[in-house]
Amino acid sequence: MREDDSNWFAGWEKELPSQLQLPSSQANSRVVWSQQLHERFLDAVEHFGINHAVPKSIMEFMDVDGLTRVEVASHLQKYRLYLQKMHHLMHAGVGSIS
DNA sequence: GGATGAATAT
DNA sequence: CATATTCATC
Repeated sequence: MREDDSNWFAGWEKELPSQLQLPSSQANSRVVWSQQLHERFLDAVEHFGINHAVPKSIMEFMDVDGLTRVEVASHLQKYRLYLQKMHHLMHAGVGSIS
């Protein structure tokens, strides 16, 4: 069966590492929200509930060394805008494709 | 007096 | 466009 599928989600078949660490080379640079960082973030938000997820709790649940509350808050704002946009599209009617 | 979040800046 | 910073409010 599918032996050549070894590249399928490489690394995701294992557990996530207990603690991610931002490379020191970007410690003074903008945080690059990689897929794993995003997944940790989404897991935390959905764990607490969209209405109870606050940056400090998310930051502690993610347990990512080097990530600050303000950086999480910045992305949380963007995530909320993403949800709002999607919610708005539902009510607006998804008619205008193109 | 810090945490949160919308607005705003870079 | 993605992230950081500002700022008013809780």
